[in-house]
Parts: sequence; C-alpha cells; structure tokens
Amino acid sequence: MNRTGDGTFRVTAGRVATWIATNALGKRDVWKGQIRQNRVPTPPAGKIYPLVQNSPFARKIASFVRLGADELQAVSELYQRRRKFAPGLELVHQGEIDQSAFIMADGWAFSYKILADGERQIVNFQIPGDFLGVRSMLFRNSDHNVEPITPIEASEVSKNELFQTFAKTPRLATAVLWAVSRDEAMVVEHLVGVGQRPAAERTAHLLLELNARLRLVGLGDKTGFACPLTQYHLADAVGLSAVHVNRVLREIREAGLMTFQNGRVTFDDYEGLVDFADFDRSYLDQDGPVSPY
Amino acid sequence: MNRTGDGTFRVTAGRVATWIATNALGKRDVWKGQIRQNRVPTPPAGKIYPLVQNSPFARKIASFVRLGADELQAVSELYQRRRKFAPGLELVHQGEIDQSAFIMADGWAFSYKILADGERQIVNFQIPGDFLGVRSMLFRNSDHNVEPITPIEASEVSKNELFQTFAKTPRLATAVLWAVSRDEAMVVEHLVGVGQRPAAERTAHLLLELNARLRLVGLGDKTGFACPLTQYHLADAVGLSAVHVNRVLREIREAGLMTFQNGRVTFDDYEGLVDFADFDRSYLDQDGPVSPY
DNA sequence: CGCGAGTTTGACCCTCTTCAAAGTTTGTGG
DNA sequence: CCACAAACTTTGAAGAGGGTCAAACTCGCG
Repeated sequence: MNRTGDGTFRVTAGRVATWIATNALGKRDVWKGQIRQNRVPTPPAGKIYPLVQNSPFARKIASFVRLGADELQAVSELYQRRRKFAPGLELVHQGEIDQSAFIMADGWAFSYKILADGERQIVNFQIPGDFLGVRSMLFRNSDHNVEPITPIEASEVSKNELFQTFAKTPRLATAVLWAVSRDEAMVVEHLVGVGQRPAAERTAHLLLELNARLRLVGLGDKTGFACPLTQYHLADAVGLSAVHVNRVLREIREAGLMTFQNGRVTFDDYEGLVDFADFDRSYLDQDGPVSPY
Repeated sequence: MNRTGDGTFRVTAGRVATWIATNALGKRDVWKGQIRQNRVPTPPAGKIYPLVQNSPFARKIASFVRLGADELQAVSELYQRRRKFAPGLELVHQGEIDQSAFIMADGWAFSYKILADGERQIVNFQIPGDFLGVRSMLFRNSDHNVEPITPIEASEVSKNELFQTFAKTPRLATAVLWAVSRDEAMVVEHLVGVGQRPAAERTAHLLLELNARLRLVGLGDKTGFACPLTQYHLADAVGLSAVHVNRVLREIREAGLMTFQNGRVTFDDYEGLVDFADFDRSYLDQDGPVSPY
C-alpha cells in the first residue's frame, strides 16, 4: 500500500512537507531561461554518416558550438569503433595504464573510487554523449574506476585519434574541452552538495541535475526521465546510506514533489522541486566557450 | 593549560587513540617513494630573470617536466605583471565575466561557493605556484569565488598571453594542463573524503594533502608547515562545523599524531597520521604527463 | 514457483550540530 | 609598550540527522 505517494496513508511528510508549506507558495518565480533545447543543424550535403547528427554526442556538442560539415564528419569518424560492455564489467580500472577514452553512445555508467575500508564514492554518472576516462589519458595511471549500470555501447577513442581530430577541427576541440570542463564543474557542485546540503535537498539536486543533462541529449523532459539507478547508487553518490536515501525519497514523494519508482523518475512538481533543492538552472546551461576558435 | 598536547591533562583521546592502539603498531610500512623533491635545473646561460627558477611556479612545473632555457624564459615573462591583494578582497567573483587567470606567487587563497542558505563550501586552497581562475577563462561566467587568506602576490595572466605562451612552448602548455588536471583530481579526492571519510580522517587527510603540495614548492617538510588557516576555513573545507573541527583536532593532537596550533601544523607522527588518514602518497606524486609533447 | 536483487520500515544509537559562554591570541591606536 | 577590541579557539550540554542492524516485502526473471 501507499505506493501512490498521494500522502493519504502516511501524512507526516516531515521536514520536506513543512518546507513546502512555508516556502513554496509565492516563491515559484518565472522560468527565466529554459534549459537550452538540443538544436541539431540541418543536414549538410554529402557523405555524413546518416545517423550521426542525431547521436547524443553530436546533440550535446551542437548545443555549445554550431557544427559544420567538417565537424560532423569528424564526429562520425570518432564514432567508428563501437564496443559494448555489460553491467558490472569495468571499463576503466583504477591504476591501469595508458587507457583509451570512450564516448558513451547508449546506456548509463558511473565513475567511482573505493576507499580502504570498502566505502564507495560515486563521483559522477555517465550518460549518452558523455566523455569518459579523459583524465586517464593525461595521467599514466587512471585514478578511478568506471562501471556500466546498464548494458552500454561506447566508442573507443585512442589518444592519437583524438589529438589528430582536434588538430583537424579545432572548433570541435574547443567544444570537447568545454564539455570536459563542464564535467569538472559538476564534480565541484557535487562536493558542495555533499558538504553542505541536507540529505533531501542533496538527493533532489542530483536527480534534477541528471534530468538537465539528459534533456541535452533528448532523453528526458520536465516531467521526468527513465532512470536505471538503484537506491544504492544514489546513496553512494550523495554520501548517505541506502536506508536513509529510501526515507528521503519517501519524504519527497509524499510532499508531492518527485517520485523515484520502477526505473523512472517523475517530477510531480518540477518548479517546487527546483526551489526546494536550490537548483541553479543556469549552471548546466552556460553560454558557449569564450574562446573564439 | 594543556597546550602542549602531550596527552597528560586529558587522557581520553577517544576513537583516534583507540585506532592508534589497535592499528598503528606494526602497520608502519616503509616509505616506498618519497614525495618528489623539487628539482630546480641548473641555471642556463643567458638573460633569464635571476629569481624565476626558484619561484614556486617554476619549482612545481619543473617537477613534472624538465625546463629548458626557453621554458624558463616563458615562465619569467608570465611573471611580469605582479599584483597584490589583501585578505578579504575577492580576486574572482562568482558570475563575473571575462576574467583573467592568476599564478599565485606568494600567500594563500581559497576558492569557494556560497549556497542560498549562506553555507560556504571551500572547494580548494591555493598556495604559491598554483594556477587560479582557469575555468573562468573558459566559461563566460566564473562559477566560484576566490578570496585571499593572507596578503597575496599573484601574476595576472590574460587569456591571450597564456595562449601565446603555449604556442611558443608546448612543453610548458602540457605541464600546465597537467597541473590543472591534478587540481581537478584533488577536487575528486575532496568529494570522496567529504562523502565517505569520518571527520577525523577527513581533516587529517586535508592537512596531509596540503603538506604534500607545499613540499612541491619548498614550503614544508615531513615535520610540518606554516599554516594560516583558521579552524573555520578547515570546517568549511571538510564540511563540518568549526566546533567539531576543534574537537577533532584535539583528538588527533592528544593521540600524538599532529598539532594544529598558532599558525603551524606539526606532524608529531607522520607515518602514523598517513596510516590513520588512509592517505595515498602517490596521488599527488604521479609520473609526468603521458603526452610526449 | 521460487530465487535474488532491490525496496521499505522499525528501533536504537552515535556522530556531528547548535547554542552558549569563557578563554586566548592578534592586531591596532594611544 | 600597554590597553582594548576583534578574531579565533576551546569547552560543555542538549538534541537532531543520519547510520546500523534486522526483518519483511516486492518485483522481475529463469
């Protein structure tokens, strides 16, 4: 029972409900800027691999930098060496040397570190369009693990391939650098959350951020998104116990803000949730790179 | 009283002391690799600004990449436009546009974010030799603040200057990229700490990391370092209250591991502290960049 | 149909926070 | 060089937020 989350069975939604009562009314300010919608440029004439322009990676890059025929061509070449990985199999192993990078094409993965006492901290989730393992190309030994959550497809990109592509299409290089920097900014945001935000806000914030990222590649909208994460994943990402994540999710659900159930996250009250989590709509929605290249 | 930290006055050092008793004996494994000592190359003949090669920035870079005359020359040029800032005056302001970057020459600073409820999360501390505000050159609006702790001296570097320098001396570019990536790795490590490590371990870990970084620029050794941080800084960095940081520091001090007092951090038992904090000696001591440029 | 992975809930307890107040050090002006 | 204020540190007491342990429940799947 009580799976509908309508709050009839258990009325005490605690702190979250209190917050709603005291803060939400009248604070729903207007959406100043919608998360930038994915703009795929009209197909240029020629030999572009037909599906590339609709690929998550291209969609994401295209939202930063206008892609011409050259860039689309380069992207399609990067997409050649597709590989599949099953859940539980590590893509990048802590301490391994001379890794390639990957571009996620389909599925979800996460990067994490393990402490001596066995605790696991999830640093970030990777979704379609994301780069993966870039730092392991810069350092001799990669400093974290990456593991698929769902079966994934990813394109393997060697160091040389990538540098060569960059040399040919500097605008693409800038866009990728921009994307990588955005990822770093997300890690900082996670640090802020884990360090300072209360459990419920933190959890809500993470899910809102994932939603914003998924929207960039067309995998979600304001109503919600398909989410293969378990509550254990969530727990290790936000630095809580799985038990407490469960309680927090119940509170949020019973407050009528969001439902995390059956592989789907549903935003029952998007604006309310954004207010509650103090989610900055702009931080994943920066204007393009400053650099004119 | 009880300022000597010898544990006579208050014997109950709690969990930390217990850990010492049960774990420390026999676990003091051998130092496999000393933190790489700063190697300043012998002065090449010519017009190099005399003091540059002993500057923190050069020392740090030199520990990644061997610097020739060209690179030293480039570094000395970057050092031209020195500026001073007083504590409390922001160098980089959240949301400001088109910032320059800075190379810290002297003093300490910290970068942080402020939440809606006024909580402050310190993302990292900047010490001599560190780059600062690089991301604000990539994004139109910088996403965090930077504030000096002590009076600082920093060299302002404009976007163009930097890109030009990189074009002239690619090896320097690689070294800088490497350094920036290392900073990002540190943020990840902080996230892991704040998310998973208990208060005492987390605090000890932060101070050990600072020490490792300071040693790279010759500002500390195995016995300790001069530390202008207040316990409030520490608290906002590790995500604890200042009161609890104080208690934790007392525990660590009374366990005979480390003393944080009067602007100085003293490692009373370096090996013991490293074990206690599960500090990975290698992670700031990577081999140089993989890239051959 | 039954197993395993994931979810949900309760009870208890511990870490860390908050509030409050007393010390201590540092900096500044006289 | 002293006096005073401001900033920082230290400690106590009380309580909240979140962890741990344990058990039941639910769901997808072979």
